[in-house]
Amino acid sequence: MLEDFFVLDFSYDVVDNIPVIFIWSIDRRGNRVTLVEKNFRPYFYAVVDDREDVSRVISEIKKLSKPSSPITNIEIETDRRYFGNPLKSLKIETVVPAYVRIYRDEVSKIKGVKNVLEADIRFYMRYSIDKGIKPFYWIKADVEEIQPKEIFKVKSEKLYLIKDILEIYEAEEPRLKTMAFSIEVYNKYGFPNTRRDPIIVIGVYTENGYKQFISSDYDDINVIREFIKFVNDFEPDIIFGYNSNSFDWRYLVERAELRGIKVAIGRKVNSEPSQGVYGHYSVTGRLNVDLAGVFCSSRSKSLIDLADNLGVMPKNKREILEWYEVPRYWDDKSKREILLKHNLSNIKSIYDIGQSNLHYLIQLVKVTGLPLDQLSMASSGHRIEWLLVRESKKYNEFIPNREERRTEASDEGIIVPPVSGLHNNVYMLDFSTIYPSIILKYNISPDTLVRGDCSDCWTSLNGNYKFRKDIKGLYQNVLLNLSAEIERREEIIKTLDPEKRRRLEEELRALRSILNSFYDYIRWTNARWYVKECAEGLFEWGRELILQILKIVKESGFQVIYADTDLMFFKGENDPKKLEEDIANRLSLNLKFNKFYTKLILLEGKKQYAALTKDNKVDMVGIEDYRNNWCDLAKEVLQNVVDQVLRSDKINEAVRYVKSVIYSLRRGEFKIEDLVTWNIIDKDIEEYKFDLPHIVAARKAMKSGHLVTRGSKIGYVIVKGSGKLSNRAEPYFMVKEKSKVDIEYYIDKQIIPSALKVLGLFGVKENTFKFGGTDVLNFFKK
DNA sequence: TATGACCGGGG
DNA sequence: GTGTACGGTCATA
Repeated sequence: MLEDFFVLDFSYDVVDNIPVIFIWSIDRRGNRVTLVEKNFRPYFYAVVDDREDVSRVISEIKKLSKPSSPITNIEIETDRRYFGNPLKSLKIETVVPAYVRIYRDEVSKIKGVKNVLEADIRFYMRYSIDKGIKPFYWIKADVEEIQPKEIFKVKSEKLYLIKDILEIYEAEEPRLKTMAFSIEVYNKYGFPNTRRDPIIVIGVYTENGYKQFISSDYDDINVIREFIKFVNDFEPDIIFGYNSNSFDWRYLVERAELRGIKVAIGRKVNSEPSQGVYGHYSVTGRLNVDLAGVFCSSRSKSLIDLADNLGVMPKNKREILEWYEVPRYWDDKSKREILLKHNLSNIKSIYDIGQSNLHYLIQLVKVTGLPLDQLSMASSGHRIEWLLVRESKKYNEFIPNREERRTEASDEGIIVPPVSGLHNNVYMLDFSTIYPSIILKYNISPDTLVRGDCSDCWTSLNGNYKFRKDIKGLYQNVLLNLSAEIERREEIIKTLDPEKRRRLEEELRALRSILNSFYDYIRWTNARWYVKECAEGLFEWGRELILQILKIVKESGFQVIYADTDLMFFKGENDPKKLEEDIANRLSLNLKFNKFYTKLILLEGKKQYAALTKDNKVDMVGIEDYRNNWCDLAKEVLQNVVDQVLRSDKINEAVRYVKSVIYSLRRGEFKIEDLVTWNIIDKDIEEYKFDLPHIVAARKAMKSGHLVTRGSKIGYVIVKGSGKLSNRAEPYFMVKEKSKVDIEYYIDKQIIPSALKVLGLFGVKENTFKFGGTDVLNFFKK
């Protein structure tokens, strides 16, 4: 019978030595159903040297065949290309996906085999690519209902065997059931350890509001059971979390295991969340989305900051508990209400962030073809790579292997070095939008690159880089498709009332983010399609264009205070609209000044700045990275110094603030928890050869009978005394008197350096804080 | 100067 | 699961 299905996700199992692909779907009536494909087989390619006797290579490959997964077919292929060049290859098919790796290694050792390709594409992705099925698309298929066998047992009502796929099309998606969750853990001895610390609350948030499962004091077995039951009853398609891939799921599964229960929440009977690619957890048949991966892929952000930035939940409207207050608010039953409010703030903001970005995520999935759970953890480079994988299929291009390439140190980038210091009324120009047009104009692509002579090529100024004119490159095709999708939506959006625009705006945001991060892919050295000349050519042309823009900006009376390959800052009193027009007229470039900052602190390094937006929000870039191994107080000092300089403009006030922090420390007015440094014990403790501070602290904790295991995260403070610093590290919870803490260490090594990161730009010196010097005042007299 | 170990955010 | 992120900084040789 013919039916339509909306595709959510794929997975596979090996049943009776045969691979079976599951397509987790929703039918036209909104039922969750599962499609089963039994006729697809794994394969890979061996590239054969032209001078070799192919039949000999084939017979040698045949000899490798093993009964547990025989080599079922070998075909000679001559029309497939590798970086644009035709290659002779053998397509080698087997039965069990895991044997692809085994055969790949053996085949690559055969004489005459130059290379082995496409052996590292996950089986169900291979299926989805070959059949052209993308998640969040609809398929029309000829299917036959089958009864669930033991191994096929799924919780959905119906199971269909695929006989034929007739059509794959885009249409309105069914209503997706979404849910957010977050767990709270009793963390009396620092970062929670699954062997010791119970889960005390699990909060879930859905369209029906919230529910909290609360432990009976210190036993979490029923909390976990109630959560499992809730998920199975609610049957979410999407589960949102925040850092759930690195914390919540692992903690839940491990706690459950300790108590002998399974977190069986997948759509397949008895399936637990399990770790998959890109460090994500997969829940069979459901899309597990870690929003931290979506919004903070390179720079980490707290949920509080993210929700505030996205306008989902302002900081002052939420309940905030510091991590060390959690056990106190649990032990004291009269305070538990506040702990629950804290959890509610978390799950509500996770849910709202997810909901308000659902179409953004759906669009990213539709473009890249990555299932949502994987997409949420994949970097922008990986997203583009999967788009290319699908696109290359259309052109008979091989998917290149992943290769480890060392990033070469380069002086690439800086065009105008940063004029460090404080600036007023600054425009920012994001150059990421100029690169797609350069790639298109010069047809830059791995398959159009010409290394020798070329009579009909786009050639860079210095003649180093040449790209063919006669064919359309892979990249050009991809970018043209993306641009067309963008333009189509831009046309429609004009005709809609504001409230109906939201969905299209989200889709546009997704499409533009892919388009504008394409240049980042080209220079990503570990990319499958990385070609040095493409990266260098692009940035040579880019640099040329940026220099032209720079010239116009300067001629228009603006001062450029920083420019590199990604962005430019400039300031001045003249009319920016006029400048936009000038650039448009003279360079045929439609550039928008993305941001206007009323205040900008520019540091000396590459892409390091803090700025105040028109609506009085602080943007910090490249500065927070400094927080590795810094205590909370040092981070807070940096944040406050930036805030004061930006908002009040008065360096002296920021200096006074830092001094007040130092005085408070010396007077003993501080919390030990604010001075804690955190480190993970990644090895068995005996394996450490050196006395690193966190290892010494861990040994002390163990000696006092505290649980420390591989993977534990140790929080320590430095106490007074003599000798090596590491020997003065103590687990923070073992330091009972504040007077024991070596305050001068924190002042010298954490607070002052943190403050000087920014204040140093204004002539403030270490001595200013140490001896109350007057060099700041002198600086301003100049 | 190169190499390897470690970090984030979650509590 | 045809697997094990990323991009950066710091310590040590």
